[in-house]
Amino acid sequence: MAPTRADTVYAGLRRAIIEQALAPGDKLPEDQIGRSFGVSRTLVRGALSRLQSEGLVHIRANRGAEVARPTLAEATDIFEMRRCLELEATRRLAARAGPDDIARLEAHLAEETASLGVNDTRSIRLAGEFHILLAELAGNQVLLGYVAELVSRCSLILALYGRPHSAECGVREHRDIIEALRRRDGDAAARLMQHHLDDVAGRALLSDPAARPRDLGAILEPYAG
Amino acid sequence: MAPTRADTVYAGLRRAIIEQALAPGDKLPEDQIGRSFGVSRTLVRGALSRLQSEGLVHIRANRGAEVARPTLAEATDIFEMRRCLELEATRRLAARAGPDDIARLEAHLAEETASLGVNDTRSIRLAGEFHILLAELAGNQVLLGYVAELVSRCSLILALYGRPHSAECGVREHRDIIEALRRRDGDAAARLMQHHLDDVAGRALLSDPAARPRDLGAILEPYAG
DNA sequence: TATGCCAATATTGTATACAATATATTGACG
DNA sequence: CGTCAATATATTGTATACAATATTGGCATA
Repeated sequence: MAPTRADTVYAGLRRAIIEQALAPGDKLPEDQIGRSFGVSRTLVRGALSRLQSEGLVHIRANRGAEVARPTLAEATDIFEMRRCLELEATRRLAARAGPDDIARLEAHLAEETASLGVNDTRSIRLAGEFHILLAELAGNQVLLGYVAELVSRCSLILALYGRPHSAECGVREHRDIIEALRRRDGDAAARLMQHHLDDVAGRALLSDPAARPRDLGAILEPYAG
Repeated sequence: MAPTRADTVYAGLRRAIIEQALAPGDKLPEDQIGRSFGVSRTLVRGALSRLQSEGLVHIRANRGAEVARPTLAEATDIFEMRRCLELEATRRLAARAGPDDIARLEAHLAEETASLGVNDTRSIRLAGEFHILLAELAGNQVLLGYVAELVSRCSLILALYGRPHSAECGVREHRDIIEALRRRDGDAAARLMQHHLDDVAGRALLSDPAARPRDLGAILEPYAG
């Protein structure tokens, strides 16, 4: 089941958005993206359409696609649902976590720690992926899909309204959550997760969305592989 | 913002699946569907791709699309999440429901009641839409989207594993839920909703998935408008 | 009759062409 | 100097063409 070229475009754009190489509001012209990835507009359209259904891209008829710019109301809804679903995941996992689950979480935490001052982009990505891993271990595929989607959309919101990233803050809290899960203490884990998510949401404070011109080709170059 | 023709195809296929005119496993060849709707394969592909991302259609590379056939494990996950999210919606609505909300629910209930022996397809659709309306009134767009998706996917599951529909059963329970919401009694409403959903899930019992040949053109004809 | 291989057919994967719509530019006029 | 209209350009909307892959049917062989 080799990933098709359409998947490559989809995944590349998705990463570029999540890692904030592409900022909310950036235009995404089909032919330009097609040139970057070496595919035709047909495939680009498909990728953009998928991204729209995940809420990462906004498409207006006859006016093209751009990286989604969630309103404050949408941002609120997204954070609310993220909290709801991640608490569900945390409780489920607390009720079923085995030693191998804990081991996977700790391995991930080690990666997070290792990347801390070294590679900022990687830090940001790993911090998000911790939450996705947790949802995966909770054992419900649908829950996993929704959490993954909401975590992605939160990157957008932080890019729009958040302070510049200080990725470090999360790691300690992640460790505490793992500890509670190891003790199978669902209430404690849920409480810690709730505080952690409130922290993240709290960083959603207005900063000026400085609009500088952007060279799409250069931005996408590292994602086109 | 006139709905484009791609949307027409998407919506038509979606309805055909949800109303069980198209059964799980039915093949969905692009050119045939294109002929039914009077559009090219390009637009059909887009629609199928969107339906896949909602879990209603399954696409395999070079082998085409078919109506999704959720496994029993997937069905379990879907029902679990549906319960989780609908309970959330019910509690939220109980905390905020105003007279106009109640009025809209009751208007819907009246439609459900009116269609009871008259039009089976319509009955099934309205029963599902009650849950979607409730989620809409809960006031979170993301929650609404997820509930709508899960309700759709449950139609698939009932088509696969469920007994033949007896739509009537739901209406009484819907009325009780509205009553609890009117009293702003969140606990009672959530409890009633939980029982109601357990009923629905309980109908997911094995029946033989009789595979008869199906005339795709005839099935789609009423949806192609 | 059963089985495996090869051609024939059908279906999807992708690019490109042309039409329709939106955006930008230019120039005239107040 | 600013505003509006007309045109030119760019971008999306859709269909079609051709290539690549899967499926089907027939034929030879055991």
